[in-house]
Parts: sequence; C-alpha cells; structure tokens
Amino acid sequence: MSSKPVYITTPIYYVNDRPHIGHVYTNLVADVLARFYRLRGDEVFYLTGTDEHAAKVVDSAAEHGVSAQEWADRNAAAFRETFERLQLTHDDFIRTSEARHKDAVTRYVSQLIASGDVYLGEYEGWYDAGQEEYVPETKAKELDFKSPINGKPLVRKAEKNYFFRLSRYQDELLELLESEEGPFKVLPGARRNEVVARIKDGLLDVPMSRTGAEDWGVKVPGDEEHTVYVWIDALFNYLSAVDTDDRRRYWPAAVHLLAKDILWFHAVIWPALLLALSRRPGNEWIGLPETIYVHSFWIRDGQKMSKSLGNFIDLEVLDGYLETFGWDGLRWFLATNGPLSTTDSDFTEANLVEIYNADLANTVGNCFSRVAHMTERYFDGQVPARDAKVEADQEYDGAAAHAVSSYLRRMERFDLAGAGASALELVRAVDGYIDKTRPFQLAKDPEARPQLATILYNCAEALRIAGLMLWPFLPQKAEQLWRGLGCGHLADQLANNGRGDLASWRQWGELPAGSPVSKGEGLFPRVDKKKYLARAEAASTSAAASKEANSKEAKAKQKGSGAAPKKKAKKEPGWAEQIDIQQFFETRLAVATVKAAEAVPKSSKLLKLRVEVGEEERTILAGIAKAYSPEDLVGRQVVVVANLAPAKLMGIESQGMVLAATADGNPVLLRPDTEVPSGTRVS
RNA sequence: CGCGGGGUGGAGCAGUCCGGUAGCUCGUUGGGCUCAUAACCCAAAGGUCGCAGGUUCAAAUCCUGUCCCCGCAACCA
Repeated sequence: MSSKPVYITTPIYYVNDRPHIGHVYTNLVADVLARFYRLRGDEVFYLTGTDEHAAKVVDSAAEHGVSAQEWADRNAAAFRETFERLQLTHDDFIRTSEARHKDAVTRYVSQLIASGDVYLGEYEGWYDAGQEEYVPETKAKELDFKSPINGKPLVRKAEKNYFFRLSRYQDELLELLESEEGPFKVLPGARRNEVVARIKDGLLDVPMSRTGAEDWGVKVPGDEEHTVYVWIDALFNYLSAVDTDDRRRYWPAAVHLLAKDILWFHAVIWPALLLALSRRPGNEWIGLPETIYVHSFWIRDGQKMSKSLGNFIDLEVLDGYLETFGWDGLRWFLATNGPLSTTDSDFTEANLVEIYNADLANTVGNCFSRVAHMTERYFDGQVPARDAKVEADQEYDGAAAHAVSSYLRRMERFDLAGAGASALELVRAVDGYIDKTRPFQLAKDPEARPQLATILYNCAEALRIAGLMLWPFLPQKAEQLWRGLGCGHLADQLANNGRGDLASWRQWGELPAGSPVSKGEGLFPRVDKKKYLARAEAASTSAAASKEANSKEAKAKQKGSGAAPKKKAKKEPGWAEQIDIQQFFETRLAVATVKAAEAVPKSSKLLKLRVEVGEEERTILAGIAKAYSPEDLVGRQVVVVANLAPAKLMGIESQGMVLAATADGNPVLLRPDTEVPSGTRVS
C-alpha cells in the first residue's frame, strides 16, 4: 500500500530484569501495530531486544559465577522466549553485546568525535566515595556536602569524560518539537509539551563515557580507557539494527514506542545524536524518527506495582490469566484498556473479567455463534447467495465500510482502544440487524427463503470484515472465526508475518457464496465473574502464604531450567534464615520518649523527632508523616535503635531509627505496654 | 513557588486544541425476542462536567483563582 516500509521499535530491555507486564505490554502494542500494517499490505520491520552493557550486569554475573556474556545470554534468552511464546512477532531481536551493534556504535562515536560533537572534557563534581557516584550540584547543597549514606564529606573530584555536545542542538530540537506537522513528533502532545518546557530550561552537554569499566561495553574509539555510557550505547540500537545495505531503507523509524520513564532520552538525546550523525558525509540517509510514542504505566488495584507490595504482575501471574482468558483475551484487555495515553491504567481482575465478557464473549463470540448456527441449520452450513433485497439493508449497508474507515483512522493515530471499538461497533450492528430482520422467523416460511439467504449472507460477510479489524488484536481467534466462515485463506496469507491486502479484503461481497460454515467450539467461553473472582481471591491468599515457603524450591528449579533467578541474592533473608543471639544483641534497642516532633519541610514522609533516650536527647527522622501528625507524638514512648550510624536525610542528621510495623503500607509505631523510664533497654 | 497528569451520571472512560443539543462500555430498572455463550435488541432512570469568579448571545470546552487525588523527583535509618 505505502511505498515506505514501516519500522516499529520497542525499547531494548535491561537484561538484568525479568520479563513482566510492562515489557509484554509495550511489545504487545508494537505487535498490534505491526500486524495492522502487515494486514494493510505494508512491509513491516519490528525490532525489539536487550540492553546489556550496564555495569551491574558484570556484578550480577560475578555473583552467579559466570561471565558477563554468559549471564547476558541467559537473561536475553528469557526475554526472547517470552516474546516468542506469546507470538509477539518482532522481525529482529537485537542485543547490544552483539558484534553488529558494537561495531556500529564504534563507527558512530568515531564519526561524532571527528565532527566535534563528542569531545574529551572534564567532569567536575561532588563525589561520594562510599557510593562511587557523583552527586548533582543542587542535591549536594541540600545534603550540606556530606554523604547521605555515611555522613562523610563529599569530595570535589574531576575526571576526564567524553561529552556529547547536546547544547549545540537546543534550538534545532525546539523548532522541530514545536512544529505540529513533524517530521518529528512526540506523542501524546502532553509529553511533547513536557519535553519542550524542559529544553527551554537549557540543555547542557552530557557525559557519554565512563572509565574504570571492566571489559564489557563499547570502548571509545582511540581511547581504551573509556567505555561508551550504556544509555548512549543502547539508544544506537535503533540505528545499528538497520545500518546494513539491505536494511537502510527501513530508516527512519515510523515509531519508537516507549514508556514515560525514558521519555527524555528518546525525545531529546536521541534526536540530537541523530542530527549530529546525519551531518557527516555518507550519512544523509539518517533522518529523525517520525514518531516517539510514549505510554504510561500499568498500576495494580489503584497502587503502584512493586515487588515489596507483592502486587507485581510478572510472567507467572500473566500465565495464570492465560488459562482462563486465553492469550487473545488478555491481549484484547491489555491493548484496548492499557495506558496508551498520559494516565496510568489500573489492572484489576474484576475489570479484566468484565471487559472479556462484554467485548469478547457476549459480543464477538456470541454473534459469531448465532450466525454460524443459523447458517448450519438453515443452509446446511454453506454461506448462501444474496438473492433478494432486504428492507433493513438500507440502514445496514455501509455499516461495514464506515466501521473500517474509522478503524483505519484510529489505528493510524495509535488509538488502539478506539480501533477496537470500531470493530465491535460492526459486530453490534450485526446483532441489531438480526434482531430487526428476524431470520429465525423467516426460516419458518419457505416463501421467505431468498430474504433469509440474503440476511445470513450479510451477517457472515460483516463478521468476516469485523475479523479483519480484530485480527491485529486477536490473531488466533480471528483466524478461528474466518475458518468458521470458510475463509481461512485470509489467515493463511497473514501467517508467518505475511502481508495482507486490506484494500480488497474490506470490500463488501468478497465472501464467496457456498463457503463452508461451521460453528465449531465457542470462540470465547463466558467467564462467571462472581465465581472467578471468588476463586482468584482464594488462590491469591493461599499463594501468598505458600510463596515464602516455596521460594527455595522455586529457585532450585530455575537453576535447572536455565531461567533467570527470581531476585538478587542480597535480598532480605526470610523467616527461615536464622541468626544467633549474639547477632541480635548487636542491635541496641531502647525505649525513648518523644519530646518534640515536627514535619520536615519539602518532605512528604519524614517527621523530625526530638527524643529522650536516658540522659541524652537525639534527633531522629522517621518516615511516618503519612500516618502520624507531629502533635500526636509528643510525650509518647517509642522503641528506637540506639546504636545505628547516623545518616543525613533531607539535610538533617538522624541519630537512630524508630521501630514500626508496616501494615498495608502504613507504619504503625511500637510502644511499651506501660510507661517505662526512657533509655530502658529492649531485648 | 521543583516537574507532570487527573477530577465528566453508581464504576471505568471519551469529549476540552478549533466554545453551540453531554457521548461510550459496564451496572440498575422496565419491555421485547428466542437463532445464540443466562446471550441479543429496544427503552428508561441517573450528571449544576471538583469549586469560585470572569469573557461570551452561548462554556465541560477559553481566561483567572482555588481545593482535592495520582505519578516523577526527593524521601521510607
């Protein structure tokens, strides 16, 4: 259809992560888009992959006693397998540790050095020796130039670094972003505004190399001591993957899909790098990507997902849903109810069941079922020919064409929810048409057979076309629907990333009379919401209880299967791991009396307490501001850790820690049963 | 004054750029139908579009102010 291939990318994923709903979501959106363009007849190149050169990869590998490369191989495989198992149809999977990528990065960086866009500069800043990291100027000031961890003074330290001359591109970027028409768009518009506002604050050159790296990553050409900063390295994947003679025609990318946390890199640094590269002779082909599309996050039951809350939707959880809803059911829910715009989407099971039942079981599945059933019964399972005019057709005609047009418009705007609604609209029109024309009544009258034939033809044909719109979302079920209508060839042509012909396929009348129809198994069995939610509740309760106990076993299993370990080894020990009493006594717990309490300015969680521990008074900060107000605390007794090394928080030194239990994310302070002298030892 | 997003019938959302009968899905109520997966179709009830001002013949939409919620950043010693 269009002459230019459609190049779609997802971010490449940090290889230390385990695949979870976030990764699956982005790749699913990319997959729906890729399938849509293929259906339309476009050539598509869909790229995903892994980002592997972080310093932590080396650490994790060491912890597991393998080389960084082995570690990366293993974890990258987990991503690849996940995407393949879910039939997310990327055309290539790039890994930054591959030679094809590293060579390209070396080439790009040397070109940028040659052009002066990358230069050796000196980075000077406040360095926290304990943390081995630089602290930004403003933050250093807030911290009173002391380490937030150990209270030692920050040191002024300078080191040589390669810098990217980002500042050079400020005006050009602003101009590009502010023009509505492109060629470079950041969507949704709110994200563009966000970026524009930040660019207007001024762009500084950014360091793009680090020193002291092990032999992992891409060396700065001509200077072996420096390794290209991992983020810069990663961004280049979009280009390196297509920088070959037969793939350059894919560039520029039609769309880079990503989540809001990495907006800045993609909307500012990446285009600036491309602008810089494109100026070099021979690089005229390097234009800017057409669209940076930024989605938001999934949250869970109104709360942010986190490992500590235990509400994280990882692969195991997703697999649990697959059993009930099938992958297509889940695809539909994620794609049409996902956080594609600027608000986060809440993932709740109640919602999942509702959407599945309403859209898929009651609408698509049921409608196909009634049409197929009547065709089997009245026409011996063959699509009848259109023999007569039917009055209701005046309204019905054009419903399909109209739905497809709005579908196309919405898809092109990345409006998956809207596009899905367009498809359903057509299915609902079929339901309404059946009700109005009452074929099951006409079937009783032999005279009305021509009308009956026409009506059922029209129903089947509309469903075939609805199937076209549904296919990017529901590849397996759309195929099943088509096969049930005797037009499985549509699915055959689309299999294995094949290209369709939507312009002809969408034409009314393409479905030949005589096609064999069979109802087969229900497309989407209805799920009983009450039962399902009750069962899910019971399952999650018992799962939580057994999780702790099973974790060891699970870990052992994973080792054997070569899958990535679930979490890092240095996580908190469980109940089962014991310490001896000597270790316990190393912690000096004491009762203290709160003398004064006040909120810490600009902090949402911290309260500053003045407590009396025996003879002495101390300042202790506690992260309890959300649950306690300062006046409630004065005079109250609490339990504190008395021998904890002091630390600075929000610029205030805390000389201890107040003990609290955490229930539902809220702290609950511990207090002695009856009042005791402050300073009393707790053991 | 750190940055950003959001507040629209019981729930979840669209509409806000480019003012002009407040729309969709779910839920509720009543009716219809029986081909179908207790489904489908029709109808109804239910909203002062967070609040207060302003501009206008007309404001969910534009302007000003204000309250609340949620992210990010910072922070859970």
